[in-house]
Amino acid sequence: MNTDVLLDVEHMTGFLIERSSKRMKQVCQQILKEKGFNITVDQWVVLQELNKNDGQGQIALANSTFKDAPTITRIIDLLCQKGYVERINNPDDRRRFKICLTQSGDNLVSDVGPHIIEFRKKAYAGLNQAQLTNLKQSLNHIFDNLNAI
Amino acid sequence: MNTDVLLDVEHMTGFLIERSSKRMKQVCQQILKEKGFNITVDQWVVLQELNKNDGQGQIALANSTFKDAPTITRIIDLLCQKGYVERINNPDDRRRFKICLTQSGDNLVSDVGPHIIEFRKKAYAGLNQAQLTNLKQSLNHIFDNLNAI
DNA sequence: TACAAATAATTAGTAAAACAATCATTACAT
DNA sequence: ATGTAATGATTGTTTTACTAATTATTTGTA
Repeated sequence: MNTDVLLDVEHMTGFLIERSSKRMKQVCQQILKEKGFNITVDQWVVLQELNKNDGQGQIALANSTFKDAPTITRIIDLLCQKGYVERINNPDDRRRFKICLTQSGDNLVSDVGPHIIEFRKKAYAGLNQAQLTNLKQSLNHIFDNLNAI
Repeated sequence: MNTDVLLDVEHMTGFLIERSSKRMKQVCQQILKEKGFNITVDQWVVLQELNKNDGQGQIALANSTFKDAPTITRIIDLLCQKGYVERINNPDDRRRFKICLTQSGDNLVSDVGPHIIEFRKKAYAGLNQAQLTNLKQSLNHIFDNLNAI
């Protein structure tokens, strides 16, 4: 691994990861807005996770969405205001809430879902299964490296 | 491309891109803090770009760092406060500033640089040149797809 | 039982990102 | 030459990220 690589390819790689990540969020947000959905991409990620696994506590939700606790608190606040989610008291542990989709939230997930599927199709168009697998593996490899630092 | 793929691999891919991007920034920020540098990762990105090409206007700087104009305005404000950068009036076009590294900023880039190289080595350890090239290509492919939406 | 440690969630402060709107200056078009 | 459009930068607002500190509750231990 020579210096050229460090200054060229690898330098770009970090930039390219962040750039694609940002652009995905930008375009996805644009689609949500165009289709008339009054949520952010990060709020969508939380709703989608609740749709897969309803009634999680906030820390579990934070872990599964890779956000931290204060961020989840605020996203839940906003989703509660919008009526898509509610905090249910947990009698077994009064420190903890169960975060649950409301009927309205459940309907929203059903309405938004197809647009997200469509978005993903366009985003990954032209990449074959092997390329997607390699991409995933490399990203996971980098992630694991980082966690070991 | 079947539905399973859309719900599994491709779904994860977007998440994995964002997760690696966030983790890179987190770890890099931690290193900057540990080493006693009083700047954020985003401020570092701007300093590094100025080091490569000093005296750019803010819009050029925004494009080369993939940030928008208001964000650059605020980052430059902070870097000016810290004395690492200055806004030089451009007599040819009084709308425009030349953003220049100060001596202090130049020294900072020299001091931080080696730590960033070291960080990148660790982040990409175990990936060979072909894997890095594939990663780059896939990320660029996705980015291009997104720009066509 | 009582006290300390751990856990779940919240709050506060700063930084960054997105978007829209605004202001000053410059370029262009009649 | 004047008016309009385009450009560079700033400001305002909302959301998210990170850190640190705080509160309430539960767990573990002496």
